[in-house]
Formats: sequence, C-alpha cells, structure tokens
Amino acid sequence: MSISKTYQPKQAEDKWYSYWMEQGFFRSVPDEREPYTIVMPPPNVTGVLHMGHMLNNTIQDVLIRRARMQGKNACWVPGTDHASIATEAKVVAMLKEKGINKKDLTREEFLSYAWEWKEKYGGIILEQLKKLGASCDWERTRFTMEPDLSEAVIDTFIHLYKKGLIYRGVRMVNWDPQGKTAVSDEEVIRREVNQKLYYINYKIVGVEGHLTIATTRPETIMADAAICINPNDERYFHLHGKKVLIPLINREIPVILDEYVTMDFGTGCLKVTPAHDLNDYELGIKHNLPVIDILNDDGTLNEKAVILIGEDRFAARKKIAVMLEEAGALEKVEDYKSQIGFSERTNAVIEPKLSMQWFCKMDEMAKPALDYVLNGDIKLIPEKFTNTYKYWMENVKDWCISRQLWWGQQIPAWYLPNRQYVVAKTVEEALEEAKSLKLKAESANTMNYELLTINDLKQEEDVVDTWFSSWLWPISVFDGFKNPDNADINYYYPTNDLITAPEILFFWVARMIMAGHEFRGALPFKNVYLTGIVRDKLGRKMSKSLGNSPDALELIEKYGADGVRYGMLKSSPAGNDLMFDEDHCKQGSAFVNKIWNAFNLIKGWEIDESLSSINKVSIDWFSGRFNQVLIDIDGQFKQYRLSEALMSVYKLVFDDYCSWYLEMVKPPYQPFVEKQKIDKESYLATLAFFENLLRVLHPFVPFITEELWHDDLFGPRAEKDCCIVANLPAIGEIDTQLLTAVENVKQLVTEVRNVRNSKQISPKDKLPLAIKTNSGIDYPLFEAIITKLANLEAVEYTGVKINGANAFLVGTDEFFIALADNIDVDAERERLLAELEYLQGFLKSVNAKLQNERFVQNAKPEIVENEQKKKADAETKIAIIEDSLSALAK
RNA sequence: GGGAGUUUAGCUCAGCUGGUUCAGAGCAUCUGCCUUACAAGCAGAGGGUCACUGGUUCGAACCCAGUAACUCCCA
Repeated sequence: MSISKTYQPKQAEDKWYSYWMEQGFFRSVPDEREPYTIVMPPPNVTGVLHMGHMLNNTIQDVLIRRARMQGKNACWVPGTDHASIATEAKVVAMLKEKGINKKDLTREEFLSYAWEWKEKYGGIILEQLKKLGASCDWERTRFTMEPDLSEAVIDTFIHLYKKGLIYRGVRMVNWDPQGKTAVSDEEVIRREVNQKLYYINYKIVGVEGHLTIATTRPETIMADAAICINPNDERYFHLHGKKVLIPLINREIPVILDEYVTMDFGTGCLKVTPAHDLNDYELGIKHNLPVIDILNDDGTLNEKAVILIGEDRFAARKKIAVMLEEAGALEKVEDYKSQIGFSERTNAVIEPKLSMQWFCKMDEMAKPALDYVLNGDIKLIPEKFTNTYKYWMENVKDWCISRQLWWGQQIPAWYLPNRQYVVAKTVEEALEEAKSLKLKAESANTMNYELLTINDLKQEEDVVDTWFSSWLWPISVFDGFKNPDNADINYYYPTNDLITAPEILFFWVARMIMAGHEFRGALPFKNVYLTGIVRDKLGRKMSKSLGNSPDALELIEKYGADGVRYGMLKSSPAGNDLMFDEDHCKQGSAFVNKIWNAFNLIKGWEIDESLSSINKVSIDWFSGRFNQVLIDIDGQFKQYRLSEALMSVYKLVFDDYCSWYLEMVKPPYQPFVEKQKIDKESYLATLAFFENLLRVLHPFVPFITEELWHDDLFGPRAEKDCCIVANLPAIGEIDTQLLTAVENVKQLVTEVRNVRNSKQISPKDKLPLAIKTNSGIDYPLFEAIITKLANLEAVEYTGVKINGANAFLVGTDEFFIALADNIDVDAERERLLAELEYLQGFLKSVNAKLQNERFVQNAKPEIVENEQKKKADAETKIAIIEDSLSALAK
C-alpha cells in the first residue's frame, strides 16, 4: 500500500464502516462471555443529529468499543423515540403547508399521515450516527411506537391501574387558546413583559369601607372564590371572618387567611381565582373553595362570567378596566413587569386551565428507586447529581401521563354513555368489564349494563406521555414484557451504563429505575453517566433558533469522524457543560495526521540483518512507559474520566512515542537508499509498539486505527483480524528505576537544547558535554541516546567542575558545555545567586517544618520522610552552587 | 420562593486522603527553526493574589462560615 502524505479520512471511514457491518462485528447475541450492554437514549424519530447527540453517542461508542476489546460481549442497542409532542407538531406543520387542517381530519387519517412522515424521515438520525462510527447492533434497532413496545405500554398502564396507581384527576394545564390544545411545560416560552397592575376595590359586606387587591388580570374577577390575607397582617385584622362583594357582579365571597400571601407585595390582599391560576387552585383546594371557570377553550368569556360574555380575554380586560373605573372601583393602575408564558407553536399567551387528566401515583414507586441510588447499586456519575436526585425523589409529585394528542399510545380506557369508564386492553374486554359494573352500580343508576354494546363505548381520546413508553425502554428493547423470561433479557439486563443528559434525570432516568423495579424487580443499569450540555464558545446552549450549532455532518466532512470524536471528548468531563469549539476538532484531525505520519516514518525503514541491536534501553524504556500509561488509562476509565483518558493516550503517542521514542531509535539518514536500514530487533519492537498503540487508540479514533491495522507492514491479516475486535494490550512489567533515569536524561537533553537556543546555536552544530555525576544514574548507559537527541560531539565524564563552561544541574548531577566564547561571568553569577537564594529559602521552610514538633508528631511518617529527603537534596544542591560560585570568582 | 452546583493561566479544564518555595495539562500566545515522517511539524519560553472576607490546622486551592457573581433544577 502506498501511503499519501496526509491521511484522507473519507474513503477509510466508508470502507471500514461497511467492512465492520459485513463482518457482523457490531452484532451481539448471548453467549458465555460477560455481557456489556448499553441502551441508547432513543433520539426523536424525526430529529436530526445535533451536537448533544454527537457527544452522547461518541461517549457510548468509546465505552462499547473498549468493552468489546476487553473481550466482553458488547451490545449497544439503538432506537428512536416517537416523541409525541415534537413529531405531532411537525406533522401538523407539514399538513398546514399542504393546506390541510388537523381539525378536519379523523384520528385515523391523521395517524396515517404521521406514519407516512415517520417512514420518510424516521431513522435519518440513525444513519447519521453511522457516519460518526457508532458501533450499534443495528439488527436490534427498536422504535417506541412499534407494536410490541406499544403493547407493553398498554399492558403496564393496565397493570398500574389495577394496582390503584393510576387515577383521573383535575389538573392545571398550559392551555393554548389559539391552538386549542394543552401544551407541555417545555413548550411554554417564558418572556418578561410590560403589563399593568390594576388596584381594585371590593366592598366589605355589613360594614362601611372596602379592601383593595392588585391584579394583572382584572377580567378574571368574576371567577374569584375568595380574598386571601396573611393572618399576621396587622393592617387587616378587622377583615377576619368578613365577606366582600366582587365589583360589577356583586357576588359575595369570603375573606380567608393563609400565610401563603406575601404581606409586602401589592396590597397584601390576594384575589383567589382557582380556575385561572395554579397557585390559587392549590389554595382553593386547601380552603375548599369553589372553582368557577369563566373562560371558553378559545379564550373568550363564557356565561359564568355574567358580564362581557363572548368577549376575548384581552378585549375583556380593557373593557372591564373602564367599567370598574366608571363604577368607582378602580383605585389606580401601575406599570408592572412580569414573566408570561407563550406557546412555542402559536405564540399565544398561555392560559392556565383546569382539565381532567390521567395521573400515575409516584411516591410508592419512588421509594425503591431512591434506595437503588442511595445504597450505591446505581451510581450516578458525577456523584453530585445524587443530591439532586434524592431531593426530587423525596418530593416527587404525581405524574400527569395523559396528553391531548393523537400520535402516541391511546389510553386504554373506555367511557360508558353515563361517563363511567373501564380500563381494558381491547374494546371487547372493555365491554365485558362494563357489563360487570352492574354489581357495583348504585340503585339510582338507571343504565342497563346488560344491554351495552361495543358501539356504546367510546375510547379515551388522549394518548400517554412519551416518557410513559420510554421509561420501559431498557426492558422493552429486549422484549421483557411479552417474553419476560427470554434469553436476551436474562443475559443483557440489567444493562451496564446509561449515557444521557442531566436535564432528563427526572423525566427519564428516575422513571426507568422505577419501571425496572416495578416490572422486573431489578435495576435497569448500574451506572448513569450524565453528560453536559453542549454550548457554544459564548456559553450559550446550542439551539436551532440561535443558529449557533454547527452542522454535525459538515464537521465530519471537514475534520473526519475521528477528528470530530476527538473534539467532542476533548473537554467533556462528566456532568460539566461542554463549551464546544471547532478548534478541538481541528486538533483532533491534526492528531490523526500525526499518527499517520509516525506510521509513514516506520514504513520508510527496512531491516538489515547485519546490523546489531543498539536500542535496547530505548525499547525497555518505552515498554515500561507504555505499561505505566495503560494503568493510568485503566483508572481513568474506571472513573469515567474519558477526556483524561484521551489526553493520556494523546500524550503517549505524541510525546512518548513520537517525540522521544521514535527520535531515539530512528536510523540516521542514509543517502542513496530507498529505505533506511535498521536492525531487526528495533524494527520489530517499534512496529509491535505501534500495533499496541493502535489498540489503545481504537475506541477513540476507530477509523484511522483500523486503516493502519490492515497495512502491509503488519503482514497479511485474516478476514476477521481487525482492530475493532483486537484485544487491548495487557499491562506488562514496569522498570521504575529505568523510567526515573530516563526522566533525568530527558531533562538533560532539554537543558542542552535550552543552552543551544539561548546561545542561538544551530541545531546542526554538535556540542561537547561533560558530566559530573553525584547521583547513581548510569549515564554511559544512555550515552548513545543523549548524543543523538542533544546532538553532541563528545561526552566526557569529569570529577571536577569545568571553568568557563555553561553549567546546569539536573537533580544533583552537574553538566558542562564548554563553548568557544567564554560565558558571561557576571550573568552566570547572577543566575547562580538567584538559584542559591531560592534554594536557601526552600531549605529554610523545610527546616522550619522539621523543627516544628507538632508537624513531626502529627504528619504522616512518609510525609516527614519526604521532607527530610527534600532537605538533603536542597543541601546538596546548595553545596554545588556555592562551589560553582567560588570557582567563578577565581 | 425552595434546592443543587460552579468560580484555579487568554480559553477549556485537572488538582482524587489538606502535605514541595510560588498549583498542572491541552489549546492559544511569544522566540527560534522549511533539521530527510509530519509547518496539521520541531525545539524552547512566558503566563496565576486558586472569586472575596474571616475561621479551623503545625500546614488550606482543598475543610468550615459568610459575601459576591454565574449556571441548572423545582415552583
């Protein structure tokens, strides 16, 4: 294979991804190996790849690839989420463009459009993940609304209903009067708006006088159920137990007491309107107040308002202000700023509205789910999220699981003509159930249950919340509901790691843990790695509306998948937001190119059997260094410090292998030969090291490593002999003494280069070096290396200082470079004096510690020992420098 | 309003049980090199009141209290 000067990612990526697929390397079936399982957080089926997905899936792929190379049976299950709200919104928008209004369609018609849409756009995102190199078992791809998974949703709904955990209840929802639909909290955009605060007088019944309330919504006074004051408010003691009249309609309402009211906001009197404000609603429940809903679905006032019937809420607000003024009930109007919710879709002002919804009781299920995390069976990474999780689980609220949408699993409840309902899997079962209701029927009930037919039953229109299907994901992808004892689920469940974003810790992660316990009696995963939010350089969340998110596929096009993976991982410690900067990808592709070029160097070599081995020290050193880094990486992976692990690999390749090892062993340039001759042992060792580096690199940069793995240089490879399934190198022996010695040697080489740099001496000029060793380091052993890397002409060992030479210290060893021009004596003295001063100060502080009895008594022995060593070192160095200074004086 | 978290070099982050006399990395910056693998490179260098104020300790970036700024979650 001829090798080009720079690496061309594109061909390699397509080629190897298909090859991996053909060979079935991503496929996992249960066997006798230890399983390692990740279920992918299913992206929205009609979504496109964004930076959050890139980060998330890069992390998953690194973990999966590493596990595979550790000999585990690695299984990564991909899939998509039907995302009812987002998808339905997209379909509605698409229909609108075609001139079709959702309201004019039947449910069946709408759903067929939606499925068509899903078939067309669904799965694009999974195709995009392939470009990133995601090694998922694609044969296991699931969709949250496919028949089996939907059936699981229905079955679990019925299960929970029978257990008494699902009930119907009234709840305040975000109502969009323009779209005439409830929208989720996530779809409400809060904006600060200039408003008016109206001060309105209410007459007190039975006595002279009035009280004044402040409100931004005077049109809702007709829905008032009470006036609330703080019981501690001295201004209003006289109102306790009184009643007041609502202006204009003169309905009598009570004054109630509750500490909920803030005394210093407004007038201290709060109008309580349970039908049109969430807080008021809760206050109403507490005080048993009636709920008077004066608004129609389209935001106009209904007959309960008594006045202004049929007017729009905003028109009514203006009119009522005038009417109040005319009635003398308007005290004053002030400007006021506050947050108002707008519908993301229609931009209409959201109206809090009471509606009947389905709920799932949470407290019973939350308890065991909290325990899994608190007792460490499930680890949250980083740990700090445990607190948040605990707080939420201890204050869990019931889950509103119904959504007023069509795209999703329709709630399996059927209403009888008298609004009684039954919960059953099919309409036939529902009918049976309905007929049996007779027994429980009250005597006043005139309905004849015996005569009910299927046509009398009407299924609940609402669907369940999307999370009500995704909370089953780790079980349902392995068919754990339909076949609870099948081989897959027994083998893969509980899964190992879940990689997801912290903002869905409650929505999704907590509920999966609950579902795992409820439906399988076991946790769904052992570790939860929470990634950060991907932000731009300015710290803003990446979003489509800001347009600050780079196109994921363009990035891959530009930097190669390996480069982008590097860029995503570079600065993404768990749980911290990732300030994404394209520069990281650039660095990634530079790194990939560096690997390519290192290989290019080796390709230019040829074994010459006649040469004897001269690089034993270098080979031993790198081997030890490699093993040392393997240990580091292992530890970093155990703690999920992926960016640190990547940095360790980066430095191992860039610094240790390329900058030091290859420079040590590379044969001197031989002119007039096509390939540089090298001894056999060095060549084989270097190539073996490179292959091991490929293994360590593979989880991070899979494509370049697979490409090089198959180069002729490694000889012919069997069909299945691929980097992706190679074993990670085992950790071998480490000669610590050798490693320490080489650290000194490296420092020595750096010092020589420094002298060269500061004296402006060309790297081509050879320098003389004299060594006066005071440590036990065997410099002759490293002489060849030092000579080569520092470009020396000769190395001399001396017992005495060399006057007039450039001198420096490494540890306690002294080195001299004698140059033709004498050194600047004054400058040298100054340098030495500065160093002496530093060392004396250092020694002083060390001595202070050692003379401090409390330190010697309290500190750990090894720390005291270390201080003593520091002291000895400093004393030696001081002696050397004092010597040098006196020599300089001569 | 309640809760959680963050604050260390220009940027992004390490600093794991409190223990070097000035705290590390990568990138960026500066200087010098087109040195036969790589200028997407090589060799060097500079850069910090660890947000602030107190306290605990022989010893604090680290523990405690308070202050400030920012971020997120729940309402």
